Amino acid sequence: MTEDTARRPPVTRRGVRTRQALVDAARVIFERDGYLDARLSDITAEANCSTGTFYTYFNDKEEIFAAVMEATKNEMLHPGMEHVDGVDDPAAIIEASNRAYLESYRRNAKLMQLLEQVSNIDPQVRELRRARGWVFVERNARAIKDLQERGLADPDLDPVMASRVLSGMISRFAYATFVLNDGGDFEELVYTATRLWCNALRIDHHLPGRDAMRKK
Amino acid sequence: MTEDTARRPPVTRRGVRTRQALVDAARVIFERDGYLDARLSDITAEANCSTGTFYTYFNDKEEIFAAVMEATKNEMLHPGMEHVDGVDDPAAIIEASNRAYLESYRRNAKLMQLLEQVSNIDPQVRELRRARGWVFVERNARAIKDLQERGLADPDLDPVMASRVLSGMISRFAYATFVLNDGGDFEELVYTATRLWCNALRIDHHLPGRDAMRKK
Amino acid sequence: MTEDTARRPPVTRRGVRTRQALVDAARVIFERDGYLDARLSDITAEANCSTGTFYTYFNDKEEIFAAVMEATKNEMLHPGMEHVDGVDDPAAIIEASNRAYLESYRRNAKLMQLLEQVSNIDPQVRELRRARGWVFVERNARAIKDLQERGLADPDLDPVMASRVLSGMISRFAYATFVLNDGGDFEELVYTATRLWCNALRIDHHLPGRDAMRKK
Amino acid sequence: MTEDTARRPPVTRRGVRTRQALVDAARVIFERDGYLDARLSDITAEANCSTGTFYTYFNDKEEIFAAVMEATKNEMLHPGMEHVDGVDDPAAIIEASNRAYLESYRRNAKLMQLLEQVSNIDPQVRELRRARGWVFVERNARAIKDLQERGLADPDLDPVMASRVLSGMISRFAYATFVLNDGGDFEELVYTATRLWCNALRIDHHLPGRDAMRKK
DNA sequence: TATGAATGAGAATTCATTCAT
DNA sequence: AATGAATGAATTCTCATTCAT
Repeated sequence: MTEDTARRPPVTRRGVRTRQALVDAARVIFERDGYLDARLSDITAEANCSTGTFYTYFNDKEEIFAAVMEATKNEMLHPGMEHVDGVDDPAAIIEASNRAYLESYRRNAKLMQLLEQVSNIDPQVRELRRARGWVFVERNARAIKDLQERGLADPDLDPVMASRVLSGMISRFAYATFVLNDGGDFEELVYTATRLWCNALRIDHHLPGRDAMRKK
Repeated sequence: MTEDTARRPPVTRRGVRTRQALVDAARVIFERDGYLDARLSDITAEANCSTGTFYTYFNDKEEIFAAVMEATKNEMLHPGMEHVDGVDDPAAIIEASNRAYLESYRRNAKLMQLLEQVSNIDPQVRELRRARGWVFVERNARAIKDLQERGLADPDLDPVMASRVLSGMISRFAYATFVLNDGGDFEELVYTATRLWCNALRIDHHLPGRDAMRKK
Repeated sequence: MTEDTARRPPVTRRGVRTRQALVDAARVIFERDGYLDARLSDITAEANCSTGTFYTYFNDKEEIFAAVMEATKNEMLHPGMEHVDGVDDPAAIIEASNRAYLESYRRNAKLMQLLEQVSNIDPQVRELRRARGWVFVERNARAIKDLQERGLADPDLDPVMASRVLSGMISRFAYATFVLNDGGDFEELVYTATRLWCNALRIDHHLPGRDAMRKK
Repeated sequence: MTEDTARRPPVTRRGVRTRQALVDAARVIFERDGYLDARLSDITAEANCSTGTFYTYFNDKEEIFAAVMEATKNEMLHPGMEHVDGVDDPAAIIEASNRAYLESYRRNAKLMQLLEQVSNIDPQVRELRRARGWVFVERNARAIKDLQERGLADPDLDPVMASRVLSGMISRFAYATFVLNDGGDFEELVYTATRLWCNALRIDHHLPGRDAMRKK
């Protein structure tokens, strides 16, 4: 569906190398100049190949952007609220999850900003972002449902709806903090996000006070 | 310093009229075509003036976009968590506040989408959006602090930090719903937002269950 | 002939003042930005009047440039090789003449540069420059003829031709020195110009050597 | 540093051909319309290529003008006062030198006029002209010094300063004659220039009278 | 596969000049 | 006389995409 006119993948070893060089170069240029100001000629220059070569592997800027996103998928697939081996305290799991998410966001801030930018321009990328977000939402929804069933969370909340709101809350917070540079001490960010998340679900936690948390 | 070539505001009635026509036209075109696809010539055509006239008042697209945003400031400065006459139930105030915010967002969805899009393109607009966000954040932070002092909200939260998270939560929620069309029944949205907000602050509410809310 | 469509001169006192303000402003702007980059709107802004007012007094940029040149005529009409009261030594007269010319050029370097620039653009100004040069050439030609008749200068030179060459020599030298900034000590410039001029005419001078001249 | 966006020179034969076609076309258009009235689109039309191709090799009009000047460097680097094989009469050498210079100037009058015009507009070209002028000045300064050392020229002149004045004299004379069309018989021009130059340096010449010279 | 030159549609922008007030 | 807003013709410049080698 999205690969209608896509160039066939490279078959020779040299082809693989060239394509990879283009994708790497594109990431550099996109992060440096943003999606709109990135010129294909900048990308090919960075990749040390000619402009014509670009079209051997990609049809246009959107397509190479998709390739960059595909290549960085692993860096971006944020950890969700999942089981942590040997830990069963819901609050601790949530905290670990939030910390992992925020750390990952911070590490990939440039890329996240790019994703945000392009998803406001290209519907296909918007779809990509939504799909990625949804993975996160669903994982958290399952966790919430589980807590509800175990009587540990507010049963009056629709798990999916609550997850959408809370997942969005964290991602928006991360965006404001690491892309818009709203700032704040990292541990405090984790603490606040976690406490609000737990409170929101009415998790019967025995959270320590702020000061105790901070000492960690 | 940044206003090198800034056009001066009109002094005659005619000038005021023309400038306003341009701003109005720009809003129409921006909402119709998006920021990137809007051509200045479309704007001047819509405003029934020559292309040259555009430059009497603005230097470029960014500048007229800023003017559009300025002109719609009142529509966009969302109501926050403030006192509602004769009501002292915190949960009711929060609900009213959220409802007002979401309604306002829904009404101006196109404009909000634009703001979102352009703030990922133009640093000046990014700053504008951030500033507007902070108005909201600070107002809510004051309300949270007040509730804490009255012993009605979780005292272990930093008011500003908590407000950043929760304000972001609502705005992200509104964006997903009204811009990305994630859907959902409006009353349910208000209910969920409010419940999560109250829970998050550990407000000692006596909220009715979901079904009761829905009947409203 | 040149005043075909010229605006009528101002009659009221206010008109005189405004026109003068425009001419003064034009000189400032022309000297600052050069003829080509000077915008009429810059001139009117500098003169504290509206753009429309410009056309009350001038038809276009060329016309106000002519007015600037007219206004500075006195500063620019360079002294020539004329009688100096009580002095009859031809070499001394030539030296005084060259010194006066070079000083005048140095003082008005900006204006001379402008005249040079515009005369390469506007034929009318080219004519003006030629006419001004010619005044200088003729005055010097008369002086040369006089010296020849008195047996003090090389009789094998055509006075007008020699004057053209020598007058041009000084003006070109002044241009290179004060506009192109070729530099050099002022007294040395005067000395060299004078000595060459005298030599060229084979004036039977008793010129002191370089070092003696320099001590002056 | 100043070559931010400088286009790189062509590497293929085709590229060389196209670039050359553009430079040739530019010379035609510049000579026909003058620098200011020359439109890039005229140049590309004359070169039979698209407007975009222009930017493959040049950034703007100034740059292609510089390329035209570079390409005509050999035609323009005027012969100076140098040794003429088998001739040792200084006056004869000076005459040959002046004749060569004036002939070269006459041949390239259009180009010289352009150089004059543009150097009053573009500082880079001004620098270029100055540099070219200095080549001439220095060569003549060396010749003057040589004559002084051999006791054949006025020792009280600084060679460089005298050369500046005299070289400027010839170039100004040529400009007036061939660009401003001040007229005059060519042999008479050569005669006058030579006689004045020799006189100015007090070269002990045995120049024939004017009429004798003219018969050549 | 790779190259790099050629293309050209399309939009922004300037500013002298006019003109109604 | 003065004002200042409106005009629009005219050019430059960009860069994704094609294509011959």
